[in-house]
Amino acid sequence: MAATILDVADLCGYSKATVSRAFASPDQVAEKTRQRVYEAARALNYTPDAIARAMVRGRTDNIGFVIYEKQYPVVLNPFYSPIFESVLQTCARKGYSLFISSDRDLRLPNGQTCVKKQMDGIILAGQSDAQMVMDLRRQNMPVVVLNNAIDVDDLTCVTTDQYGGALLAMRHLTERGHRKIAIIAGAFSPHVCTSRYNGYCDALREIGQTIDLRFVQTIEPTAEQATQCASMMLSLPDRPTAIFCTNDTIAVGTLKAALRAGLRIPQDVAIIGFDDSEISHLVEPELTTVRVDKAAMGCIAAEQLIAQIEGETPPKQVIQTPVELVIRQTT
Amino acid sequence: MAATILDVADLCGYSKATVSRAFASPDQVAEKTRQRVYEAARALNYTPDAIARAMVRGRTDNIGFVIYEKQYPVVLNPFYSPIFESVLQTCARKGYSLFISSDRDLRLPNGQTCVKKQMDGIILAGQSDAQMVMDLRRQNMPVVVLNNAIDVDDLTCVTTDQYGGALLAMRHLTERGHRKIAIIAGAFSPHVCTSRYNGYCDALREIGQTIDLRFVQTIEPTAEQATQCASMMLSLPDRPTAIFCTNDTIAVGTLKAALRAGLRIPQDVAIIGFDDSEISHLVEPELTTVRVDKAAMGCIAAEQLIAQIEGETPPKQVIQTPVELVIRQTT
DNA sequence: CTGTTAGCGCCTTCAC
DNA sequence: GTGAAGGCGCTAACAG
Repeated sequence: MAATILDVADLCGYSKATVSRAFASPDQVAEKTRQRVYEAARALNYTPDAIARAMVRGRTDNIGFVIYEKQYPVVLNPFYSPIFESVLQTCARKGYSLFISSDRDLRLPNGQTCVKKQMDGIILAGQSDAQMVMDLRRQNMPVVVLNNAIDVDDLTCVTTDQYGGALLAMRHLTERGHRKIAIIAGAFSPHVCTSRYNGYCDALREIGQTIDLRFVQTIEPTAEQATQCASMMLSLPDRPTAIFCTNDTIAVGTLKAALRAGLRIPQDVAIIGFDDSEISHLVEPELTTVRVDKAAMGCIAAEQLIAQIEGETPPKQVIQTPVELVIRQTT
Repeated sequence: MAATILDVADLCGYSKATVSRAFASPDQVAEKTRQRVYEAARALNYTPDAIARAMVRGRTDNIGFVIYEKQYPVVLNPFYSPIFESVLQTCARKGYSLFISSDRDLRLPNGQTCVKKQMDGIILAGQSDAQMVMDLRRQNMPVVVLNNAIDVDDLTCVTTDQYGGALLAMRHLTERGHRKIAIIAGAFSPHVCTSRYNGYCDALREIGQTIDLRFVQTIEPTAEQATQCASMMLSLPDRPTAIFCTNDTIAVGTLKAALRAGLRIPQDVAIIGFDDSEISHLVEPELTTVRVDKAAMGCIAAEQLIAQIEGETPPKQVIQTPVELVIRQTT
């Protein structure tokens, strides 16, 4: 049986209140007393019980990072993992710990959304529905939505300039004279997909180019799928001279296809990615891509959430981090 | 103020015990009753308080994944992230949630190791010291060590066949006739470093080759460092004909250096990696490497820990997952 | 199947 | 600077 605060109090001769203070607010306790308490605690292997503490304080100092279960696993996802890491850092800096769970953890047997877990607030990453957000809100659970934009009152959403990024990528291509530009789009959440696709279309429209549907493909965002898809496109008699890939994993798969087809890059085909994931500068030639400030996204989301937890009422807002073109060797 | 179990009990006319059961063990409650309880709960936006629940049950159903703070961030680490993912999956399957924290979360103001957080057990990943393990154990906190081997009684460590893998890689190279084989070793934890280096040395010894210290380099395991280091080696007049890299990130960096130097792979230099990370089949040519069963490592660690949490006493053991050579295009 | 009762271990007033 | 007492919200016996 683990020692409790009472055992320590008995051993050191002080009251449990003093023992409690010695750990929770050391400066409210006389130096000498504190030492005695610690000594007794050490002798008994006593450690404050975090649960009991959370119970009485009404706070856990934990934050939940929740992702849709069906979504490509976060930690393995080259886009989400840096965001997650940034959230982690920010939380640590502010004294919070991070919980990682899927939306499954948020369902009760009666189907209601609820927090079965011990957290003071939630970052809802990727796909997520308004219903869940509202359920959470109704239970006074602070929420911030990440990489998605949901239309709910007083909700803060943190995303990036999806549309602007796509436009940036496409204009870069059209400015270099490309006309036959294909898009290989990953089947992401609607928010991401449509914004990026709109950028593609609008850029084409700007140069008076109509959309050739043979050049528009949607795939599961894996390198393998991309390689396969790109191989087909590149073997068309009038193949595209440039391919806009809606993330870097797809771009890498496309790059493989081009390399295997013996094409020169960028002379024969230009390839542009999106996200500026780690992989983009690991491949050779290195990928031109649109940089998304993943660190900022994570940091902002965490800070916004913590502000809410600590009492602020958020306005309804969509925070978009800016994007930037990174020109490397594939365009 | 959030509704409590009592409010629900009052509203639906049952006792709080029944309300509690309706959520915690629905099958012990009559269908009709359950419905009424849920209805009242919904009306009040009631949700069981996870903290209070954990307090009285003496369990949180949470597991902590703890990493050394100075360690290269887990989620971004191509080796740890699949392990982490596997732990996550296994935990989810068994009804546990995962907490991610650094060793900093485990220190009290008095310097003692302790669990400030709400968890039933801990997976200590990567570098970790015996002292911390013992402190944790003394507090009845189940621990499993991952990717490390520590000499403590009744402690389960999960790692992989580091030495065997290195031997496998090296023999593959020597069997193909290589004699001048370099090693670019990442500065990992001693456990990993020494085992892999021993494999290198022993394989060289097998063919009667002495170790040429110009061909032995230790670096921070980034692609950039590796590229730089490999460039130097490859510009030696009597450059190595093969390079054993102690992980895939290093191998990728080395590959870049070789490609840029205009060398043909594997004819001019063979490159072999370690881990079989995602990246290994994303680069072109694809990397020959030693596959480490990261999924198994994560799964075993989680299962071992959960067994302990649920009452089993572990033997002192080091579980090594087997490795396997994956021959691709760089050898 | 449902109700009663007794804490879980701690923090936080409020006194002294 | 320290002590006494109350209660956080829930579950787990034990009855009925």
